[in-house]
Amino acid sequence: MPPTNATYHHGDLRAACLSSALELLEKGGARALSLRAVARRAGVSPAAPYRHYADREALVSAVAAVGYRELAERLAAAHPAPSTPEQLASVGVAYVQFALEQPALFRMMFGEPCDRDNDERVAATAAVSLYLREIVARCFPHADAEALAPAIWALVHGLAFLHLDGKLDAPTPAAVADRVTAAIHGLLSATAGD
Amino acid sequence: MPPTNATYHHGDLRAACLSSALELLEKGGARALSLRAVARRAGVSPAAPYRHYADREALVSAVAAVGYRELAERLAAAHPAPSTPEQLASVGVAYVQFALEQPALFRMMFGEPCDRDNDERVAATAAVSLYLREIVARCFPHADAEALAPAIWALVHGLAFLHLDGKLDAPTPAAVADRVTAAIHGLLSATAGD
DNA sequence: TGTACATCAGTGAACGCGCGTTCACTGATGTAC
DNA sequence: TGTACATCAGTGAACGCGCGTTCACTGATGTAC
Repeated sequence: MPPTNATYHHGDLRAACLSSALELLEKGGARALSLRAVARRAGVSPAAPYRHYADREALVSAVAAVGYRELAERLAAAHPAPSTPEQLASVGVAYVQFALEQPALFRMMFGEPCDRDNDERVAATAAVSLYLREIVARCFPHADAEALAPAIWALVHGLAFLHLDGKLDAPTPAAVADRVTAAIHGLLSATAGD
Repeated sequence: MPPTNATYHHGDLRAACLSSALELLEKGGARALSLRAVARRAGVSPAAPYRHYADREALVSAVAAVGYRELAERLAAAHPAPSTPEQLASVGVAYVQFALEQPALFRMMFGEPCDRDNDERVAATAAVSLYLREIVARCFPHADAEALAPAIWALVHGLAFLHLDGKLDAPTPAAVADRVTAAIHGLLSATAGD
């Protein structure tokens, strides 16, 4: 079913809505993400998206789920199976870079209240959480991963938000990477010897 | 100048707008914070707030600045001059509690792009940042506070956001406090011996 | 102490806007016979 | 292979809404003389 271009039927409006939404988000922030704007950008009437999304909230949740999946891919791409603090730090850098490259998406995923009833979204969150716990357990086999994983997640998550808001004064992406690496190593070096 | 109640002139509409805004924020989230709603809640015509705020953005920045000041007070109240990791952790707990008690305000302060040109807001942020650096330097005199302070801020900030989003599964405020304390101690205990 | 007047903080009506959502509809698609 | 028909994904007009902001205005306040 490739899009047949000049047809009455769109072909894959569901997916087109999603990518339009992501574009709008990065161009104009959360405020720019309206169902009407999505329809407009997909070249379709205002009512068309309602064939695929029950309401605005449903679209937002779908967008957030895409974000979680993208984030998971980025982390895996940074290092498929980190087992040293250095490798863990590189995953942390990837996390922060994702936030800086897609700020509006990241804020939408974490910066506003989310719909707990959306299964897709809940599952995507859980996947990220699980992944982090796994790699922490691999990097620090002697530590209590149950306790350490959330702490490391929080550290990286906090670095992402603070850099996003310009609170940590790192002007270039490279500087951000240095700062993130330093922060992770600084707090972890001792734990590694544990 | 106490409010003279049934007057044409309000008395202190500027402050009334601020507190109305804070109430709206906690009741209905960022979406509920409109100039018109603020005017309504202050019992005043839609145009009245424009005497005190140039536009919506100006009000939002003022609200955020109030948030920063409140946060600073909360941290100071937790411990006026922490000098041990335990005391530092209690400040961290206060930070997270502030976020959980005023979620919409916290998200507004950190969860959406902010106006860098608002002096009041910039100053308030800088104050929080400076305060954190000070107490980190006091708790870890032998460590490089320049490097450690941002890391600790990020850790606490990340804990706040993740708990806010229910990603860390701590059902009660007490459980949150325990988790936060454990996370901070877990990552810091080694640094303390440094 | 009393009065004229400038200043200032409000009013309330109006503007144009974009939004979410519903509705009866229509054109394309594909399936049953 | 051809045709009738059900299904489905769109259309486009309309609804009511709340918003930010402007405008000419008016009533209260306080100051100069």
